[in-house]
Amino acid sequence: MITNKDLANLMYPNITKSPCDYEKKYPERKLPEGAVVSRFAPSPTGFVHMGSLLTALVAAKVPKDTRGIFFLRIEDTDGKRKVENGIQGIIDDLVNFDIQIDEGVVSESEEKGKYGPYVQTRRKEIYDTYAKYMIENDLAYPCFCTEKELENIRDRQEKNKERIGYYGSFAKCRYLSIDEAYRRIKNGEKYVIRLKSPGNFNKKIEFNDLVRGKMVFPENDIDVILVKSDGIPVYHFAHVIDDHLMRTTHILRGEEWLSSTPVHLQLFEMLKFKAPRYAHLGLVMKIDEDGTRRKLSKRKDPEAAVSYYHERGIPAEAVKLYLMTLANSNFEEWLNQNIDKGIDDFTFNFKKMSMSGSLFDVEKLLNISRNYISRLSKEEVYRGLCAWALEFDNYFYNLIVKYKNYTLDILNIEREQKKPRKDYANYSEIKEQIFYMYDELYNPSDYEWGNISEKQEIIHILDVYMDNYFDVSDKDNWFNKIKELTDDLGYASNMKEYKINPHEYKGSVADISTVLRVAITSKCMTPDLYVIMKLLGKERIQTRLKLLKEKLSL
RNA sequence: GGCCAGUUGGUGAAGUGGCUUAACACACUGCCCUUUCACGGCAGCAUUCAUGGAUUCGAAUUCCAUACUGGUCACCA
Repeated sequence: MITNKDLANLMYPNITKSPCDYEKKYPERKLPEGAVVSRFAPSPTGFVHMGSLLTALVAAKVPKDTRGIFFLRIEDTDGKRKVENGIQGIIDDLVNFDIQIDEGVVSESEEKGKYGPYVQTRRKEIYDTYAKYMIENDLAYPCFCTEKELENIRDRQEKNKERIGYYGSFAKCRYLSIDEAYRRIKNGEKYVIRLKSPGNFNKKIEFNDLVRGKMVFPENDIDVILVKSDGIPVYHFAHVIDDHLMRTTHILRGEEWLSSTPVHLQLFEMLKFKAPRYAHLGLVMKIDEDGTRRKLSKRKDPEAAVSYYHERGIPAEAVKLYLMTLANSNFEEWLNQNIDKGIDDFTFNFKKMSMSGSLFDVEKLLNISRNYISRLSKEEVYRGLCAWALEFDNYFYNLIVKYKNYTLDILNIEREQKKPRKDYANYSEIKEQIFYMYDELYNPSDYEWGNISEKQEIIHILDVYMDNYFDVSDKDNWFNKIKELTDDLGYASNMKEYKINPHEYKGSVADISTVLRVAITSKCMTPDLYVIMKLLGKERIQTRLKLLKEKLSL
């Protein structure tokens, strides 16, 4: 007489441990009351997706608020998905966004923490042990159905408009005798292990989702696959075992998992594990060309990869601020009232999470970034700029290192005031905005002339200016001189008067200033000209004016 | 198709029966400030909360139906 135990031994001859051993090895964590243990559990497909980053951010934030534990687990049970250096890519992204882990994977080969291994393919013996236990206790069974057979079942169900899946009378291997199963395995037939689901589709299962509230689903009655024919578990099985053994209290994941939660809850119960709390987060969406919403996709949307923002020099903190505004609807208002504080000072609340997926709005992100950078000190901007340039623009990096103090002064233009300028939304666009401050980068071919664009008039104005080069040691004094010059040239120095009677003048002091501005920087839109001239210095300005005059005279 | 969820301006959203003639923020538009730009200030931008019914003195808020959108139904996670 062959028993389930014999079958289990045949399937797992080398497994001698029992679930008890693991229960002992991974005891309940000793943490303060209310502490949350959560995790980020991506599969190593190359890079972290914006939606995953949002999940990771929240999963890291909640333990921080509750003095709990946040860990990183790699879910690499699908060999086909694996990508070279995938683990490192994830770690790099987390480091770039300054999301710190208490436990888990820290490099391709290293881990920290007592509840590991934290890479699923390193946990095979654990899964084997539990799979064996489930066979022994008649909670699971081997299934020999081929892909073809499964397809046929499916076709039949579709044709008859029946519910799709391996359940009830469709689950034919469920009713195989132990003897037959034993014999077929002994013969070397391929098989998967399926859950012997005790569920009844007509009964309901309830659970409380942290963001969605009370959820009611039909019980799961599908004999889902637990272990693939290569002996590796599928997500459902690995999730339940891992998060139980790692003593995770809160599962934060994307909405796409919501409908498989009944399977997971069923597994937790069958294995006599205490079920964790679930929070299913709304997906991050994007509008397609045809106007429909869809999940932001790694393959189609370059802006889905978090590395995109790193490369563009958008400060990690700004990206996180933006994601927090998506994650908690009251965050933005809170931040505006507590402008000197950061994410760490804010208490996250599941109830303030949006249930529906939010559209990813790059404009808004850029705006948040612009505001964020405007609040930084010149040193902080300089540091961020250096870090970015070192990685992505070496020439510029060398330049700003060579002229460190000068660059600091440039970055400080109209910064240390109540309402600082908001010129930069990211580090990668700083160079194109201040290039004219560096002779090494200044080689203009286009001058953006304004109202005054006649060569003769420009030359005339520059001549008069150069003859009377005005001292820039005092701003009011300097500008008054400019006004005098304006009057002498027949332009209006008083803007109000000019606006009332524009026809009485050749132009205004604005036009004169523009000529000067363009002559010095080649741009008609710059920050305060006085500060720029002061920083550039008399010599450099005179050289530039002379050069321009020669060019115009040709 | 089955199951589940969602639906408030161009966008993120506040809102849980009267305080809503629907907050706040982004975007947009106009004006003001101003030597340019940026900043800033002011004003405008949903007579209406997917649609239709019901409950109520009163509904964006409760109930029912319909529509639409999204998710899921793999030896993927």
